Amino acid sequence: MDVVSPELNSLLPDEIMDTESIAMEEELPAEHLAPPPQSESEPAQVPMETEVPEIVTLCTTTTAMQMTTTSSHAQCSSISGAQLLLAPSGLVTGAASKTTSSGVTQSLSKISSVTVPANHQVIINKVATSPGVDGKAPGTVVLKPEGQKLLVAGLSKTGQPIMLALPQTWNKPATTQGSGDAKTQIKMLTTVGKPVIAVSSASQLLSTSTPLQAQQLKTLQITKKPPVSSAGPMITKLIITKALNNKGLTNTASGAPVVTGRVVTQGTPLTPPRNITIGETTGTVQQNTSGNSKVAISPLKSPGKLTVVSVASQSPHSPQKSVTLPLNVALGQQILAVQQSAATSPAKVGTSLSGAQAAKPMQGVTVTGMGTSQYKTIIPLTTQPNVQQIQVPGSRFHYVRLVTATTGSGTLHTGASTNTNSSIQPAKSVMMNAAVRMSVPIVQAQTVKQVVPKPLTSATQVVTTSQTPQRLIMPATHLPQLQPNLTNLPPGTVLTPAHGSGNMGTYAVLPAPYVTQIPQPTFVTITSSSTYSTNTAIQTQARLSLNGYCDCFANGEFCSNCNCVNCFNNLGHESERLKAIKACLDRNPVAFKPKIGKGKEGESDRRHSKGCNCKKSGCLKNYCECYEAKIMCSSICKCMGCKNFEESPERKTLMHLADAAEVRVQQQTAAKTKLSSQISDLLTRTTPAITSGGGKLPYTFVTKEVAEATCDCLLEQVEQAELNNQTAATAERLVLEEFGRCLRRIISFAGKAKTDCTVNC
DNA sequence: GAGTTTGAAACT
DNA sequence: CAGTTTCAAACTC
Repeated sequence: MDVVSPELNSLLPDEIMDTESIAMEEELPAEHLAPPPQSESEPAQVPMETEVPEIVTLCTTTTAMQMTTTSSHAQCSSISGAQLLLAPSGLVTGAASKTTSSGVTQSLSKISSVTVPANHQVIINKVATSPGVDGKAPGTVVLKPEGQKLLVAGLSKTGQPIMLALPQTWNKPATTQGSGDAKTQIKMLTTVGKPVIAVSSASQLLSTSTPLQAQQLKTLQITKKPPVSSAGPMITKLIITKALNNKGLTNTASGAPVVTGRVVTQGTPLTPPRNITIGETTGTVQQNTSGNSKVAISPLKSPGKLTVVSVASQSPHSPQKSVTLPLNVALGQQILAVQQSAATSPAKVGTSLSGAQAAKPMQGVTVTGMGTSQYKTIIPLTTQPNVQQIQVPGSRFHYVRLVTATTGSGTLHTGASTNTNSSIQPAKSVMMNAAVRMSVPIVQAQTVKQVVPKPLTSATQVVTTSQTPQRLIMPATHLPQLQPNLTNLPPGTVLTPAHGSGNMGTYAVLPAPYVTQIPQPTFVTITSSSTYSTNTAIQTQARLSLNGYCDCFANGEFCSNCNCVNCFNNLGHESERLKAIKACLDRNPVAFKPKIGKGKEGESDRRHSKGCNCKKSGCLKNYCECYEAKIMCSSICKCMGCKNFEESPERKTLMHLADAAEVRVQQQTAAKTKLSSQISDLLTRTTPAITSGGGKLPYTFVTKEVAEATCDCLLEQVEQAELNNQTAATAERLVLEEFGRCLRRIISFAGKAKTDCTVNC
């Protein structure tokens, strides 16, 4: 089953890595709020990390500032609960001092000049070296964050400066919840008539709005849009899964993690998406020490392929990100962000929100990335717990995972069902609600893969098979380093808490057709990755197909119908596969990037990223990757005796020959098409109109055999014309002449037959 | 289709 | 980083 309609797959870029996503440039409704971005510096631009749209809502208030605790998030590091503070410049000092962050005041005071953002858009550039107006975005202000303090300044239409600060210490435990607060809403109030700023890291709009807030609500969208990105439709792909153990869906009263987010409806009239922030707390674990999984998902050039890879990696010292990403509103996607806690720490989540929304069983985890904007957010829908959304920044693809519960213990989340057959129904409903475009029906997942990150003695990974023809593809992008906890959790993995009690939710990725590689009905028990590390035999086997020689692996795909022997590039060996991916990336960080990319200025548009190294082929055979890609060798090529350059006579000769061959093929095709049409036209004449001597012929003479013989004669003329290097017009004339001769012979034989028939009959 | 050639990637 | 090995695709017959 293809999970993506052909028209969507047609949108897949040829360049594997050149993914695009949509920046939320239009003003969003005031009620849509998103967590603020982090201010840590980003690594080098990775195509998959193209965009992280971030939305901040500004509104006009009076002079008061309020802080409202929306959820508890004790596990978060200093940034998981990072909040964005917006304040008019005139109130910066006083307002910031009212917050709990002294850094805000200090940071804000360092902004000396502010350019008026006429469109009220402020771009937070994490790597900007100097404040200034972005030439490509007039009216925007790019300010350099200091450390993790994110400062954005701008002027409102009324001339009132707007200051944004992202202090590092905003995630102080909330006083309203016992477990601490990582999502504190701060409402900045200004004087009447001045811009009102309301910022919430929890993507929530304060319900305690003052009357003045309602008067002048303005939305400020902070968008980080890389120059390479271009707008494009967000594509939603489906991941259908079935979770064996749905402890993550169990009730929250027993200590299971709960979803603490709430739905914030966006104001898009047609397909209003929801933005749900879900948090799970652990209370004590710092994320930057436990290793957050990062999932790189990238669409590949192959249509119909789904890329879902969970990998983890961050540098230990990298600041954590926790951002709820707005997706394309046009598709009505539901947006959720789940903040991941330490895998081993069950926790409860406290919230000040309404209980119906606050205490939701958690089904997914957020695998947030540190040190890079590349991460995946697996989103459990609060209304449909068996639907998860995976957000991939920088990707136009929006993954929706359908998880069916099979053996859920305890009380399932509302809408979920222990019945396997029925559990998928809510997912369908949600998909319809989410306006996910699909061209294929959703079938129930038959595969469940569960990975329990427990000690080896007690934990197993159970893999069953599925015939759902989804195709899982590994990342074609830079993958971060694997982390110890979630590193070895492959796509299609159902995560459960380390100790089985408070689980962090489960998520699963339904295998692609590759699961057919796993014998059915087979339950493959896989121990944790550490087991593989000691199993040299398996490792040796894994090398056979994960050594990078396999094109499937090199292209970031699972092996399918290739000739791999002892293939480990499948869902049955995801641990090894992920290790191999990591190894490849360690050797070559751009191993999964397309080799053909854009060249420098002044060079051709396309060039080989590394350059070829040909020695004998002269770069004029398909051995040469440049020639194979139909591009000329560039200055970075290290080839010897290269003839693949612009003025090369050999290359020109080859090009001419290739063109001639192509023309010849086209002519042959056209001739065959024309003949087929003519013959078909003749054959459709049921009654022979051919006459001999004025009388009707006794029966049809243009039989199938006659037609085939005629075609052979005509094709012979075409071949002769080609051999004689005659022009197409000449060939056509010869064909027509031959056709005339054939017709005369047919008529002649028909007349004879009539005469014979008259005599004999 | 078998054997050879070739160059990329892995390996040392 | 350079030389060698391994591998699979391209190519030839």
